[in-house]
Amino acid sequence: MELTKNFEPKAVEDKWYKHWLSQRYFNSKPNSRPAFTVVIPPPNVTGVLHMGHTLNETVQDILVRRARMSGYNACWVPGSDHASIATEAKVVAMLKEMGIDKNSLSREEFLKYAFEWKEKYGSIIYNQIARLGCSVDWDRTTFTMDDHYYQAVIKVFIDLYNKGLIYRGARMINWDSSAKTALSDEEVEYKDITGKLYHLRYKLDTGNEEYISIATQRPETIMGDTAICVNPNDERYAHLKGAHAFVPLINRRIPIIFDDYVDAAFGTGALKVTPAHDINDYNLGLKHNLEVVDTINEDGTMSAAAQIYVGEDRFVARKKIIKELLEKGFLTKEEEYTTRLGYSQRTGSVVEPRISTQWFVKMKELAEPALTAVVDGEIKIHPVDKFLATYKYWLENVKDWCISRQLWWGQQIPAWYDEEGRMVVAETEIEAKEIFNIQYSILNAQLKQDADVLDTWFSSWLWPMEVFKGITEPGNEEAKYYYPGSVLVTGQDIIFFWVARMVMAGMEYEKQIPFKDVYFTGMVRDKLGRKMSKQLGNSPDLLELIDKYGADAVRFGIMVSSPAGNDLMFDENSLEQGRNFNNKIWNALKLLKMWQDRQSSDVNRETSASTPHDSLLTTHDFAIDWFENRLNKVKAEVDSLMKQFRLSEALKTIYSLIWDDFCSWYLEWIKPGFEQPVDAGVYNKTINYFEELMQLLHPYMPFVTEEIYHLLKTQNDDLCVKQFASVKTVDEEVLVQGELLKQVISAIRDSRNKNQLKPKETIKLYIETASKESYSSIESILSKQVNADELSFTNEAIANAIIVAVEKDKFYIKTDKELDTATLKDDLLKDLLHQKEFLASVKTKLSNERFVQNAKPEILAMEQKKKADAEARIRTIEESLSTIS
RNA sequence: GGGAGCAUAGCUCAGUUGGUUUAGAGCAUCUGCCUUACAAGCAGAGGGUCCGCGGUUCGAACCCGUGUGCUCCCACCA
Repeated sequence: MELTKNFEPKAVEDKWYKHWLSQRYFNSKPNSRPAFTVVIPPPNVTGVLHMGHTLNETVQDILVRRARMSGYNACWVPGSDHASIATEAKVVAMLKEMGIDKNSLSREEFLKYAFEWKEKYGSIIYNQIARLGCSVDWDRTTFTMDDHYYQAVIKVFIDLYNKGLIYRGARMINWDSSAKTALSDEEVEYKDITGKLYHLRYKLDTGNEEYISIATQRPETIMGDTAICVNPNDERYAHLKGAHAFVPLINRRIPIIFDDYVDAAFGTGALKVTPAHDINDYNLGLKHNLEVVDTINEDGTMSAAAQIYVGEDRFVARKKIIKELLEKGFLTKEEEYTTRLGYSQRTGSVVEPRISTQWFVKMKELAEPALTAVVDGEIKIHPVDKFLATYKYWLENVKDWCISRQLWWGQQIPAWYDEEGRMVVAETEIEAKEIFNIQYSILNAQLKQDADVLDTWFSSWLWPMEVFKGITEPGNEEAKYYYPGSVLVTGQDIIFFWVARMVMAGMEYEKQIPFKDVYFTGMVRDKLGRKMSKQLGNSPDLLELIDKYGADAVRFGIMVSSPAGNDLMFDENSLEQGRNFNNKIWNALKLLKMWQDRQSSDVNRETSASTPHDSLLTTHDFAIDWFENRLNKVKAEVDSLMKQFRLSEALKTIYSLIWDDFCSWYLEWIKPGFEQPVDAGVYNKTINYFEELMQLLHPYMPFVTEEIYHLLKTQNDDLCVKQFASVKTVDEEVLVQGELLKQVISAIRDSRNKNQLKPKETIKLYIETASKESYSSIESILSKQVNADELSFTNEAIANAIIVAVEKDKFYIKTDKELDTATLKDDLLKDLLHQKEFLASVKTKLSNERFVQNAKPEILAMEQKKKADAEARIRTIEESLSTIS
């Protein structure tokens, strides 16, 4: 069989993904095996997957595949999120480009466009998930606006309303004037900006030319001023009790009020109070019973109530007002000022505090069980130290959740109003009428449904339940079997939006936690540490990366440098490393195939009898024994790392096992001479090891491993579902001997290098050791690996040889080449100095009485051994030095 | 303003209850190799005041205090 020079991922990926799907390996149905349930954090249908998703999906696939190979009935549910505001904003923008104004469309017409959008981007996302190799159960694909899901959301709304946990009220909310909707507190992102603080003087109503100065960042809101507030203890203003002032430009007469809230030291010590446009002012207004004048429309333009600049955008109006205030002598001072401004997470526009009637969820009651579940450790957070405090703090200080959005894309609020504004909550219009009849004795009332939809997160919080129809068909078989989920993998940025709320919903509706473990991945940044963003153009395209490096390499690259919860500096370099790893494995396969071919041709020629079978096996006994133990040791290590969710470390461990232990050491140790056949027993063992290595790596790199598994020999199963064998016990002594062997080989090779011996030049090796027998099983490997054509033991120093000391043994290298004795001597002297310093430090420790008294016995014994070893080593070096002239 | 996390080789990070640590890995660097699986490779090597200071301890990268520098979260100071 002819194998390509390098591993070629493309065809392989396609072939195996199709095969896995056709075998329905990823499909799950409840059965007698334990369930391993993972629900994907549904990506928004606003666009394509970015590197953050890639990391997330990869982590989930690793966990799910490993569970599937470890006796679990693994079920990974894929899906997507309708992402109300973000998607609606994109659809509106798309329509605008097509020359269509959203307002010219009916709700139904608009939703048709939105669903088209969802189909398009949803399928792009699903395709990306598939290309990455994710083993999701496609039959279970769920969208947060699917019919049953829609029903679930409505059902929960009505239920919480009936329980008194949802209410409607006029509050100061965060207003996104570009999307024209309310936002929850969590959807507001604050950024530091440098703005200006304007000092304005308001004329006092005293009949004289007296003024009071205030400081503001928002001069365009003065038309909404309904008071000026000063601190009651501020002597500067004490005389103004009961006084009034006039708002500049519009001359509204407003009172001077007194409240502790005002900081006398800030600005001028006087605050203009604009209850309609500032949350603090709003609270002051409530307290002092002030009028509320709303001067800004829902689209961010000045309203009729502003009297001037009506219809102009608030930021345009600001500039004009400043100019006018200056011209008319009201603006007395401008200063630079840094402040924090809120921006809409979804549209990026400046958030406007605004009073409006919205729907809210009371959070205190729901938060309590969610807090307990995590604090008591029923749900385990990884890494715990980093996020437990954050989670706790938020839940302990949780505020009511504004859930209504003035949009069309989402679940429409099931509240119905009659012409007089009377309201009932019901699933359908018919039910609403019935309730109206009961409550108000009105038959067949004319009802209108609330125009608003619900916050996206009000649907996502039901995700772990409703993907199994746990809300719409409570207690169904699947929900009982798959809920609670095993592990949730998500970004730390949505701990409040999503994670905490899923726990709340789970505790409320299933009386059970939604998942046992939460694994937080860090944020993916570029290699300069910047966030990935469209503006910077530093976010690579996933499919391009897969085309360039292969899906396995992408998965490797993103996992290899990705510790849990820490940000990951994404660098294509590591994908290259992944691609190289693919090749390394591929080439090991080629080597084995070569051996196989040679073997079969030998068998054909019936010359295998001439192979000194027994002696070969003895020669390779040690290599086989060693690798078998090494393999089992690493399998146990990987097990333990996976249990602790240390996925990156587990990958590195497997990588090193394959590259270093298997390829660099083991394969070289058993490699037959030039054009020699390999022993059949050794060959078969090696194939088995290779298989096990592929199995171990499979969750991380599914395609290359499945391909190689099938190329190694004819298989009647697939690696994808091959169950892990239990880990065998490890003979540590063999491993120790293996380490010694490696150490000796490296030391001699180093010495060869330093003495500029060419790889092809052979040496004669003499070993001076107290335990010859420990070399009997490894001497043939040793001589081959250091290219010695002769190996023998000696009891005395060999003259004119290079001397290498490892532990207590000495190795003499004889060569025809002229030796650079000066360098040899130098190296030995350096080593001697080092050993002496070390010995001194150990001696100091051992002569410390308190150390000897307090240290644990095994520590003490170790120090004694260190001392003995160092002393022996020093003797060896000194003897060696004496042989060099 | 409040809170959390981080600081270890040029870079990205490991380092598990303080003692097999004379602090490891990968990448990068340097040296030598076109050795017939692999130059996307092989064989080696160099590289660190474990952020500064103080303390606890027989013993500190690890525990405590403090300073500095980053990062993130929360919060209504015009």
